[in-house]
Amino acid sequence: MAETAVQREMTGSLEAVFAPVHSQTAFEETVERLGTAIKLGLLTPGTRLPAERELCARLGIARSTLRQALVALGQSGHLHATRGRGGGTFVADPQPPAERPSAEVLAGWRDVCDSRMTVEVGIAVLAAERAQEPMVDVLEELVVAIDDTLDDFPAYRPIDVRFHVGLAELTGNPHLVKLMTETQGAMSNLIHHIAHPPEVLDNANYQHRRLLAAIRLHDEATAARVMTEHLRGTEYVLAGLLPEPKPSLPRGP
Amino acid sequence: MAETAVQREMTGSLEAVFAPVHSQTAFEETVERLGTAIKLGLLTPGTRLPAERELCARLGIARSTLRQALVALGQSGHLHATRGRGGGTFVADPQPPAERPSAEVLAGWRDVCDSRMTVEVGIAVLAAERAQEPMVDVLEELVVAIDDTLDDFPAYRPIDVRFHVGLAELTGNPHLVKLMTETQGAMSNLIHHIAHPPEVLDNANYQHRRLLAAIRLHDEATAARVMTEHLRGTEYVLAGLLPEPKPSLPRGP
DNA sequence: CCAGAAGGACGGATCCCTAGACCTTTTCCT
DNA sequence: AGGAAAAGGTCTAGGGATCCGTCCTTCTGG
Repeated sequence: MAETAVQREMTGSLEAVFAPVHSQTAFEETVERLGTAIKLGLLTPGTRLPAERELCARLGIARSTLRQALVALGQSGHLHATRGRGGGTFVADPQPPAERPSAEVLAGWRDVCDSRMTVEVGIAVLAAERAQEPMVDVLEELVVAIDDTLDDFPAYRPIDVRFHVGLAELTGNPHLVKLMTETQGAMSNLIHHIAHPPEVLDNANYQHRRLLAAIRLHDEATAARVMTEHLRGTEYVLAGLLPEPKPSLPRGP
Repeated sequence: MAETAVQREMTGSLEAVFAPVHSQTAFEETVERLGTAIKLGLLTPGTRLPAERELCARLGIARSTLRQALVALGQSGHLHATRGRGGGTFVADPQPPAERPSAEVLAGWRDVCDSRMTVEVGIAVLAAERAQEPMVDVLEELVVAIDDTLDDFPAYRPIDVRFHVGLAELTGNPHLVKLMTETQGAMSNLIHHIAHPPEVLDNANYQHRRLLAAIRLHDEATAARVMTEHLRGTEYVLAGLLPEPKPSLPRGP
């Protein structure tokens, strides 16, 4: 009797166990890591990357593999290299326009939003639990900086990303920082292609302030609520602009 | 001035961008996927795996690669194969004893707990938001089943895992199910090596019930709070039994 | 003006993975 | 009883990614 429930429950998650395994090559992962950092603005346009011989050592890959990745990012216009002493590989300035979201990304935008909701809410709670004043102050400065960019989304977005990644840094956990970075990367294609009127950004930044206030008070419940509200804003906009991809799966109210 | 804050904030997360890239081979990922599913009890002892020729197709890898993984899991005692018609590859019964956590795992146990806290709290909130009655009923049955295993941790743990994975399934998001499974897998080595007196398990299951009650009411705040409390129990036990690994990083109260 | 520091290019060795054919064992069905 | 079928076990040839080392080319700072 109880056994049947256990058995029934099992069947669902087993499909995931036997799902296709997509082993990412070193080349692919490098392109993705550097590409994401650039697109998110973590690597500012004009920045010089470490020299190839040093970078491949840091990444733990062969120089030829690294070069493949750099060439790929060069051809897509995100990097450019200059030869000779004093040269190097630089983040292109200006950056190429964001590519249109692929069909797959578009089809899975709800799942991406769900993942973001999970990660960001979880991190907000943890950050509220253990945030320390000085580090919150740094985020406060970011919020102030954002105030000057409300009518210029390309300027707004990188600081917004840094705010959210900084939130993860409040937890003191490198793994969570990485998770947040990946999450932001997954969102970026979508976010770049929706409208961002100043009033919306202003409200979003207001929520940033409320979030920091809750975190300062170690008020985890409020932090979670504000973050939920904050992200829901994006979801509503996306829901209005994008088609509903999965009418099959039932969802709550 | 604002620019300085932006710049300062950047330096931290940039180290992660240039961190070593560890491309997992298909063989490694297969061993990990199947091994985790077995260790978590998602694949019950005695279960027969799909035939090699079918399984490698499902996993999208060559048969020889799959065999490498199966042989490895066979040598570690998690699988055993019988030849001939009606034969196959079976999950060993009984399973070999859980391996002792490696030094690295032990050193990073706090980070693992943090990740779990983030993922589980985030998922609990999302589940509370959109859970549907019938699916919650299934989890309720699991809780009832757990009541019979409070004095037998090897029996308790697999159902507990299924409860937590089932929570992720409430969100209707396959990606979150995968994330939860990986999270449980990361915890399993640690969890198997701490004491689990019946009173503790009884209390844990009481928290399961309270969690489901909150989810039924779509009470996200309570769900988050109960889940935090639930996981903190494990952390306290671990903190008492394991050495403090990172005195360098400051942490909140 | 030259030494040094950077990107750019090449070739061989190695490892992982794929694809397919074939062998061996066992059992079910006729 | 015997053969077909279904399963794991073995082998080989080949391709592709990666690594390592070496050398070339282009600049610039001293």
